[in-house]
Amino acid sequence: MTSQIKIPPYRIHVAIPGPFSGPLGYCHHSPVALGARCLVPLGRRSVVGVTVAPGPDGADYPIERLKPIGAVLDPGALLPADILALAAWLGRYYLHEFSSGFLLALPALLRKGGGAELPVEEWVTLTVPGVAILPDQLKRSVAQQQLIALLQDISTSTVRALRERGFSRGQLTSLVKKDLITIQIHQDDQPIAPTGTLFEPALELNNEQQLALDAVNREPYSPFLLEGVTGSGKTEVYLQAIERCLREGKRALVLVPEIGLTPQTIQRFQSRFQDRVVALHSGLSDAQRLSAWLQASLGQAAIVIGTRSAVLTPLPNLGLIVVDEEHDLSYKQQDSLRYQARDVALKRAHDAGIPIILGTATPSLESLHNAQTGRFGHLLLNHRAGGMALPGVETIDMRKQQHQNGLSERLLMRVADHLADGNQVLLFLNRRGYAPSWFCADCGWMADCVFCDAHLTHHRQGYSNICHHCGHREAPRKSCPTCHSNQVSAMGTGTERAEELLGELFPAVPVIRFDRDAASTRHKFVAQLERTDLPGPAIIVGTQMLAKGHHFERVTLVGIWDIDIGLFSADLRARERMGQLLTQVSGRSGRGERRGEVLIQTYYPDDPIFVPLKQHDYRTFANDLLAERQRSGLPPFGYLAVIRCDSAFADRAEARLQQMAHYLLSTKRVRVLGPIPALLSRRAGKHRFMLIVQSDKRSHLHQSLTPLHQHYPRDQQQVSWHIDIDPAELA
DNA sequence: AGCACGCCGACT
DNA sequence: GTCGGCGTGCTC
Repeated sequence: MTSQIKIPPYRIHVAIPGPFSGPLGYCHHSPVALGARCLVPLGRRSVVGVTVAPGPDGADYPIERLKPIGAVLDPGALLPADILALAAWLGRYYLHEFSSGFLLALPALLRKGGGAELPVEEWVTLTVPGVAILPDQLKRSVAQQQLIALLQDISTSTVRALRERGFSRGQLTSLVKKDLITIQIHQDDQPIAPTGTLFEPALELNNEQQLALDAVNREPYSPFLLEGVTGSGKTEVYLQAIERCLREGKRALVLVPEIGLTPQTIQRFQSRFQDRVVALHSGLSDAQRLSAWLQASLGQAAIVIGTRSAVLTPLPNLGLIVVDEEHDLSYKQQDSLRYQARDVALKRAHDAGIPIILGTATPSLESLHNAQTGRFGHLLLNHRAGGMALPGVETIDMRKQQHQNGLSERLLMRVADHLADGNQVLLFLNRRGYAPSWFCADCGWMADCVFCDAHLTHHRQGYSNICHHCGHREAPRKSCPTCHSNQVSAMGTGTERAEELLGELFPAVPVIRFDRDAASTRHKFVAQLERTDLPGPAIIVGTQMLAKGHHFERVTLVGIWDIDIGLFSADLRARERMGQLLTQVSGRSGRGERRGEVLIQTYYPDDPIFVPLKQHDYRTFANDLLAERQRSGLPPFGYLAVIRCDSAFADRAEARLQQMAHYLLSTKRVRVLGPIPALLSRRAGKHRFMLIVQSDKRSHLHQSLTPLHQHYPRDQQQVSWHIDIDPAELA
């Protein structure tokens, strides 16, 4: 008689974090729901995975070799079927490890195995007057002002969370007495049906807006490009489309660029809808993010408004997706899983059979092409609210100008003029730091990064020279290491120097700087934004951070300090981006009574790029670029992938790509360019090369690339590499 | 990704 | 004689 070991009979596939191309099989003594997290043994450790499918069957994997699940963490499906399918698609499409889509779909605390229940909490919510009040109307109490401002930013919070931030129960009670907030004990995790009830009435739409709104129907999958000039009221169309969606009892997902999700944006939604709005952005703590995610997935939130990664938020009965500023590059993740959230949103809308609106003043070439070939509905908003005229756009020929640190006489005079009228001026300079180089005037030596093929940027703040590619910093040399001259100093102008210079030229006017240093956190960014709300003239100076979505109502002059780098960059999308940037930045001017003015400083005023832009004809500009793309088989007329490879040893990185190039060519389905050195050929001590892979058929690209991971392990002989599908840049 | 195994240089 | 360096390989 043989003793039998009881093997749990139920087989389940689990997505496991790690470099696996598919799920791993486990067994369990009872059936497990799909989309539940579980703790499973892997080697000698225990990891959190997500159940994704039944199986494997006995032929693939004998049951003796299946280990039993340690513990099932969720009683049911934490991730619903639509999200499971989308997550699996994500890993496959972007040729990444199988689990990455599932990990992306879960907030950090849940990835680590934390509880997925909303705690029993006292919830603090703003009342109708609380949403509307300006914090400084509460003159007597600074703490209460801060509390209201905070709640207007994050919508709802809990008494516990607010007390952790240093507010007292007494302060909360006073606000309850003033009818500005309510405190309710919620313990149920029941869904709340959307109603579409409004706090404030919707604005009246003009003809174009009404046409656009009426076009967005309830049909199965219908994508729209909503192309509207700045100030034409795209947001109002979103709001009313969402209102219709909520009235049908369905929920809405709104994606916005990383920098665009300011308190004002969230507030605009919250002050319109009585239904719960939750925000998902990088400024939240893990606990806040979990809470927002759970409210969304339990069906307690009617509207989720979030950045890139919010595209995978579970939402029961999703009825509409909006992608605002669809051209924005922050929708493309630039590391690990290199997904494009706008495209994932399209896939999600397609699978769910719901409408999706892509809104922008400057469509990506992909979206414009889709609209022009009829794959997307094309909705146009050509009129600015209040009939505001578009700004006058003019180039300044820098070859003929006197200038001080790159600021021409002409631009300086116009700045002085607009400031004298009490207006705000916006100056765009795409270089952060004090000066882009540290330079010897006698022999031409420049301070270079030891680890990268790049010059160091001089920063006055902290007085150091910093590499913007690897973060290396060193003390600026007082004398030249080559010729021992002491004529060594900062050369060129960055935002920090621009701020200093403008402060000297206009001592009475505040200079508000926006770049990664002055607005490094969401908090600092919002603080700078608030400074721009103060009355009186002001100079706003900054990098492309300024071009993203935020409207400065009182700006009448936009000056482009330096844009010539964008004219000659080797990158595929450099000109497209520059056209978008100029159009977006131009749209920031002239919203008051005064017609706006845009001045572009350039050494190349005859470049054809300026012609359509001066005439506010982004479409012609974009169509010119599309024609070029068609001639060269580039997206959207062909499909691209980039394989990037780096190593401390240049020859190894290049050789690895050479092997891959041979393999890819042997599939006879793709064209291959390279290996070629990356634009930044050495970064953080690693030599970098790339391979550009092109095909006229998307499926051919995937068929050729999919086997690469098996043939060429990822980190071997000090060479690492990755695939980037639909790359945002060829660098 | 972790974590072990394994095969070579400088320490008690 | 061992401690530990990180190259290589495996995890249902």
